Amino acid sequence: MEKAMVRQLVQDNDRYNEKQIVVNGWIRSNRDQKSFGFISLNDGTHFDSIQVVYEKEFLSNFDEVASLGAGAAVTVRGIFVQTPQARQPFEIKAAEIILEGDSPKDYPIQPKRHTREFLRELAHLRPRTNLFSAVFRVRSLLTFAIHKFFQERGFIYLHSPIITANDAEGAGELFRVTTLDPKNPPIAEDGQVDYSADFFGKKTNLTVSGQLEAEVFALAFRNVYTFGPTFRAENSNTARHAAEFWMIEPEVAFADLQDNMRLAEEMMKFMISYILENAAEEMEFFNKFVDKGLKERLQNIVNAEFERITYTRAIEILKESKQKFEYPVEWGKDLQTEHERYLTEKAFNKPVFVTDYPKEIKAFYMRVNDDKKTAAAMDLLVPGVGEIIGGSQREERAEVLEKRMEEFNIEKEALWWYLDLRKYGGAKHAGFGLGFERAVMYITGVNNIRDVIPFPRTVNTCEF
RNA sequence: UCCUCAGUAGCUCAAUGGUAGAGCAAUCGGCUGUUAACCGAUAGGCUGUAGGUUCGAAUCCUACCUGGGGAGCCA
Repeated sequence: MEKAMVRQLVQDNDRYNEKQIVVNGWIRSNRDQKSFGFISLNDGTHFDSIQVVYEKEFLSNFDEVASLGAGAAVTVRGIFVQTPQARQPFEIKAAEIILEGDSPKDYPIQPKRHTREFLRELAHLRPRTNLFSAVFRVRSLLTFAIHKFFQERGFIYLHSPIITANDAEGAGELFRVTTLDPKNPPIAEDGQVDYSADFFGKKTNLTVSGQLEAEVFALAFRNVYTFGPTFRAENSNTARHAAEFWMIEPEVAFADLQDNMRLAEEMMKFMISYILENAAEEMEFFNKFVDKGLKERLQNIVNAEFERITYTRAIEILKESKQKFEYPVEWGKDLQTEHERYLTEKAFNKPVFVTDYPKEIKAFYMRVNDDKKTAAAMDLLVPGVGEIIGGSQREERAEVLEKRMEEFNIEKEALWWYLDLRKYGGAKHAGFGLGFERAVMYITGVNNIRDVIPFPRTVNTCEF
């Protein structure tokens, strides 16, 4: 007798036809009648559940089985049969059903629609629902797709540090990492906490970006990427911010902003294609219940050219739009969410790269353009999610970089190694950061970041 | 952090100043192919918390708590 997973039964159902098999799983629903009943059994290996038919005639514990509710774990032995005339493609005619673990009647997941807010409070049970089963399978596949994309192109995967002393990046509020006693920290002569007595002998925090370290590796391996957790202690309360999230940060030596955008576009298209191909059931589900038109939209994106406009052109488009914006449109000011949404959703209705922002509103490491007014930055905006990628060509000229650091009040001493990259064999290079969760949101149509992270961490929330 | 909306049965929602209700889930019963099964019955409530207004508050007012949406910050 063969133990089978539903995934195998789906992929290879001819081989199993009329064979006796054993499956394990959890009951999604149980519909019993006088002398027979049906169980929808999900074993976690496949999005769809499998139907188990049981009859009083063949089951000694029929009454027990008939009384089982949603959530119970069972082992089923029986014959696998194809049922092409029925609504389900195949089913198992049970010869034996063994209860592995009962699920009492207060099991909160019912065979009905639940709100995402309710399920968020049940992060330990929500993976057993259709929606989250689909989301987290896609999340896993997308992780693989990203590695596949970069590995096939010879990129080196670099584990940038999670604990860092680097607080000069200006990418947000930091989570302090310390072993000092918060009630009784050592005090230095100046009356401040003496971090030289801390574990690392200096102030340390969780990383907000692996970019600076990625630059180090890019100037040794040429093509590299990081893919790991990132932490921001911002008091952000939105559907697209979390305190702990994952980021992909490719960095390429001898590349300019154009190369950077080409890579970003290629990567996005690869990710989307991979999921459309390898998560057909899940994408069908999202298309039907989460975001009608999702599949068509994604398919169009794979085939379309991403729009590329400069910041200056974006300002012109916004001004010409005659649209009423809450925030004024003016060259020199950063684009607001409403502006970005207009550009990607109304003006072009597809992903849009916006490049060459005024250098004052962008980070110190972004390369200053020849006009001396703008920096070689690029943001990728996508409909529904907004900014999904932020990147730039890096400033490789030591003297320009140092001047920029002075303007931004950044301690040069702490980043001596970063400056060394320009001193020894400096080369032009470029890279970007992709918010992994935002990519999952974009591809699944799920519009809250808390629903694409297994156990989301946000302000005031760290249950589970 | 700011703006805004909402907290009523396990879940999703009604009840707009005058006796708190439905569907689903649960429990019991019926049903020989169901598939968000169906049909009948039963049970289920200090209306987020604390004050206040009123003869009377789920409903009006104040504060707090929790959650949603939007904004800022960003990925």
